[in-house]
Amino acid sequence: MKEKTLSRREREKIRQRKEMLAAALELFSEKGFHNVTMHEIAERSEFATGTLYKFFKNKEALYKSLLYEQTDRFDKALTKALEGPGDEIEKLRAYVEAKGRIFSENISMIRLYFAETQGASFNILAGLDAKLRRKHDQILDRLARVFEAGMEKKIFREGCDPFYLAITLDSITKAFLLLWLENPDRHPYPQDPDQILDIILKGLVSHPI
Amino acid sequence: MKEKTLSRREREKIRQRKEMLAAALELFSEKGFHNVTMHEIAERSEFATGTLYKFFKNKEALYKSLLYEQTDRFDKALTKALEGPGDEIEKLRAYVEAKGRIFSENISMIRLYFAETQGASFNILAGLDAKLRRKHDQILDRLARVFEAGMEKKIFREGCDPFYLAITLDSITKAFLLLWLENPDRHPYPQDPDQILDIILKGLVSHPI
DNA sequence: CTATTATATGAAGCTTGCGTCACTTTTTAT
DNA sequence: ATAAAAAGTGACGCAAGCTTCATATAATAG
Repeated sequence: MKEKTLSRREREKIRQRKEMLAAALELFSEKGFHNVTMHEIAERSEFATGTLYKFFKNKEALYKSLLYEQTDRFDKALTKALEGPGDEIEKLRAYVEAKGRIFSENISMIRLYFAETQGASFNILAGLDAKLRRKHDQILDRLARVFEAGMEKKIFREGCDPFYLAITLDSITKAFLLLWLENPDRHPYPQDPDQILDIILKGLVSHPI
Repeated sequence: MKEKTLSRREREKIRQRKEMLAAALELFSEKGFHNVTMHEIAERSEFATGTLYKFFKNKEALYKSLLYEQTDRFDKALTKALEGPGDEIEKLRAYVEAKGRIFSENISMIRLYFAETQGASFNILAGLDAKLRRKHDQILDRLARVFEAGMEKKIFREGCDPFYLAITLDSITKAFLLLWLENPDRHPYPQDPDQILDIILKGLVSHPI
């Protein structure tokens, strides 16, 4: 798959690029696109501003690269969780668990990812939004199909739109992650996925009408 | 409550201020804080830039005023819904319904409100976030108390943290509103609040274990 | 070791946009 | 009607920050 015949120089460049993106990730996730200067990214990554421009056409391109590469990793991990073994409930558990695990390991990415995949970002860069959104929509579709399959197998009751259930689970997990981000001690992301899943799996009303 | 003895001039000033804020709201909600210039706001509101500065100390102050005044309205309306008559399920219905109605009437506010009350905004302005968040937290607390009361009355089953249920309902309604914002025809915000509420009220599993 | 090429640098140029202020217009008071 | 005060204007000063490029440094080849 990957070329193994990389020169010393080429490997070095990849490493440098990574360091630049790492510094940028930290800064962007702390302060957002507009409140970070190229000079800051240069300083934190210990390069000169000019060097940044050898790797990225401009600030926008740097931000795009960062976002594409990071979201790709997350989207792949979430998709994989939904395609794992087990029945539909197991798949949902895997999804909730994977989401918690991935983001816990990449805290600084949480805000950036959610800002761009949800509506709150104001099209910082034209077109970016749409592209990332499309990928996120694929995950929502996959999630919806899990709910659908569960209904066909009579694991889940009918009557809810599978897509809306997907939106729901997506937004709940997001809410829990943001809560955890704000106050990790008081509101940890649940170790047990069922703490989240039960909210939609078990009904809240004691005596269904 | 309100002074009725306002001079022609004073009333005129209030009207002008409103027009400035209205223009700013449109622009900010379209493009976000950083992508809107004072010149644009001046143009759209048909004043000179200098005049804006007679009303607001600077761009930041303008944005703050806008946000405070708008969120105040929404927070009051949501609180009122939760304090209305009826049992706990009725209160939740009122909340879901009010949220849909208010935002439908103020589309351009949706993004701005959610961007600031949820974590996705990157502290555009220091301190603003915290102040708005605190007010939003009060709504979450109120919502949590409704769930709690419902449990005490045995309307709801025990076993879920009321606060987390509040977070859940808040995030689901938000998700539906954003969905509707993106594609009003395909995904209208439900007329019937139960379409949203049933997701957490009725369990999804057909045969509870 | 020297020449050549590739890479890194950061000071400076240039653009953008915030906020000011000298001036004009309107309103109010006499 | 006239003067004084208040309000409105928009061109411009100035600062911030993106990007460039002449120069310095390092790597590679001969």
